[in-house]
Amino acid sequence: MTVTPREGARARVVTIHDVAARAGVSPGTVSKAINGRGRLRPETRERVVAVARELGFQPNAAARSLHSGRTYTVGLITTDNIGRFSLPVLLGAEDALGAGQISVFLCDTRGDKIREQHYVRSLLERRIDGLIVTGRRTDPRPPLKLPTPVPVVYALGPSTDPQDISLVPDDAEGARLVVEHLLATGRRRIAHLTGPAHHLAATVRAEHTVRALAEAGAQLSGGRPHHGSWTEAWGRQAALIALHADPAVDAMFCGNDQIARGAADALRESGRLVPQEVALVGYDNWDVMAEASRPTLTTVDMGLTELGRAAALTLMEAIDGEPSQGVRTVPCRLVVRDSTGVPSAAPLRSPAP
Amino acid sequence: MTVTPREGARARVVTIHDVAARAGVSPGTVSKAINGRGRLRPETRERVVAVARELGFQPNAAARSLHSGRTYTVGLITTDNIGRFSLPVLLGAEDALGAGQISVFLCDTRGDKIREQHYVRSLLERRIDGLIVTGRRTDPRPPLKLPTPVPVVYALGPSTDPQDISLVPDDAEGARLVVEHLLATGRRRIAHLTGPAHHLAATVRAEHTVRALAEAGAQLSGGRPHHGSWTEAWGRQAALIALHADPAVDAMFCGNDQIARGAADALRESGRLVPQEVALVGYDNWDVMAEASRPTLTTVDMGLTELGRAAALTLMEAIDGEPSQGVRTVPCRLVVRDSTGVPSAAPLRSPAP
DNA sequence: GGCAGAGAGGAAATGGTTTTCGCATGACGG
DNA sequence: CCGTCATGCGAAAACCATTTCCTCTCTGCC
Repeated sequence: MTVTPREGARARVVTIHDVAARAGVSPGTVSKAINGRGRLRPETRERVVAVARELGFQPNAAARSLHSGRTYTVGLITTDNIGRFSLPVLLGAEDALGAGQISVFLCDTRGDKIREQHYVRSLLERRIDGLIVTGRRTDPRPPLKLPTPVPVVYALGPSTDPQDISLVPDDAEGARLVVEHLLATGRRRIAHLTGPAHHLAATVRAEHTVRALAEAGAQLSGGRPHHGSWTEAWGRQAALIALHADPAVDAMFCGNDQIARGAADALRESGRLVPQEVALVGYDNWDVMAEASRPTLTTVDMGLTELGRAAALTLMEAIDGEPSQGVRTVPCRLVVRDSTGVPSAAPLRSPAP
Repeated sequence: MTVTPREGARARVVTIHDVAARAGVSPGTVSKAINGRGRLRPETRERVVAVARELGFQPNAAARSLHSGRTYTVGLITTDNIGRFSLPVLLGAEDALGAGQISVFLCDTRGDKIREQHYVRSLLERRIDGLIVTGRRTDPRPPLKLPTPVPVVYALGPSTDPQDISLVPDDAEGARLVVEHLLATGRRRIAHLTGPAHHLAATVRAEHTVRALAEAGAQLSGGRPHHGSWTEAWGRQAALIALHADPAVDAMFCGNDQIARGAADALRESGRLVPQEVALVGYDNWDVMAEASRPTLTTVDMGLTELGRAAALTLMEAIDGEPSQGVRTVPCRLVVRDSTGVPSAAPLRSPAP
């Protein structure tokens, strides 16, 4: 038991030498045969490939990268916990990288700077080709401290260093889409219920809501946005506040789907019909909220999966020596459901009579 | 522009030879100095370490693992999408492995067998030390096809092969905990509203609910479990069905938190007080549901993060040559909130008078 | 028949680290 | 003063795949 500690260790894996011996050629020839390089007789090539397959030969990535200098590996660091926002980003990135034969090292720093440094060191020792940094908020973050330069792309939460590459959702456009949609469906007294003012996402969306309304000659119902927390409880409370401040309010644009769902409940319980009397819009397109709400929620999809995918592609470009710079936004889209009273199959503009 | 394609490539990283040259010793000595091995004069050791630090030397993991045969790397494959259930497992695993200096390759097969094989091949080329397989359901799955044997641990969804190691949540115990809690708080007419009968999680929980009730001389309100979908909509509907089938029903045990939340809404809208008239229990302890429900939900926490952590530890043991076998359960716990009428700070048993 | 050229495949170096073995130096005892 | 031993460190092999020469053989042509 203690004598053979590696008893359970797998049998020695087959190397290129094993294949070479079995095929009666040299290791170099095997390499050429498998990678389709060099000048080989077709029959030799086929024979070697057949032997390799028979033996289940799989080239050792470590040996390979030792030679090529590339590992076809990237690190994906989430600075906060992996959560509802970083997960789609992560999946999009993983998807795009996987298609490019690149594997992803997952690192969750849980908001801990020490842990972050630890992961960075570990990733650099592994000679990753690049790094994607994401988080759960859209607020800018200080750039990663890297002892060795390596291509980095920031996704969701941009770097404060303008020299870095960052990809962020287009919250300005999101707010604008919502306001335009509400105005187009005849709403005029629009309230904005949202999260804490110290969250960039809340302030950006609020600002652009106000701006878009101003451009249409309108202004916010209640005069100013209602800041609170990102919860249903606040949504319920804020809806009542908004109703009280302006009993004629005919739309509520909420900073996220939870607030919107809370508002939906509060409105229903106050006897206001959604969408007939009050239209309701959320943000995030979080299906469990948007689909479960009564009525289902019109909301903004930030395109986070697409953002992750774009981050991966940008990173691969940077790895291939075409670095970008600055903050790029990724388009979002409005998902229309029942809470704004437009039949889900119909186009945004009112149907021809 | 086209002439220097690798212009953006990072400067050559410092190797052990660079350190050796700068410190005036051989590479072997540097290795010993850094890894605290071999016989070296303390001053030599310190000098080498100082130079290494000065030059920012980071050992090349590929070269290292080429020699040691270990990569300190494991693969984490999710057979379905990464989702609400596999994510905590993944985080727990990542946490435990990270503490053991092991990095995690993330692979999301999105339920695609082709993709799965592709990932397996890629991971084996990278000579991972082990593999964790997870999914979003607790139903057994066929074992991974591995051309080369490598330690594998199945988490959440067990392998159909009893030779494999699988870790699963203890749904039997979960159901039992709920029934005991409901009985202990004076409920007798307990209905069970749950997901589709072709989901193992639904049937196991239902079976053990029935069994636990039988052991206490009780039986299910309505006579049998109400199977439907895992949604709030079904929860609302099922609650009405259960009320209709047995107007004196005094508790509803739901197969997940969404159903429970739906039931909470339906009960409130039917004028039944929760928990005074009807107690309500969910399953999963999904915070956004359990905390947002009115009242907040008593529910079962499957301990998925702990399950992930345990899977990682089990895998590390297997890698170190102490393989396990069979299906192991991970304990769950009851989280008592307002929907069962026990003050949240109080212990399970009724407080002493 | 001899030579040039092309084609096929082998030998060896490369990459970075670890580890074993052995050499050299210095100290100490006989 | 010489032999022995311990100590400190270097040289080289090993890990595995790739790639660059380089050699050998065969064919074709003069």
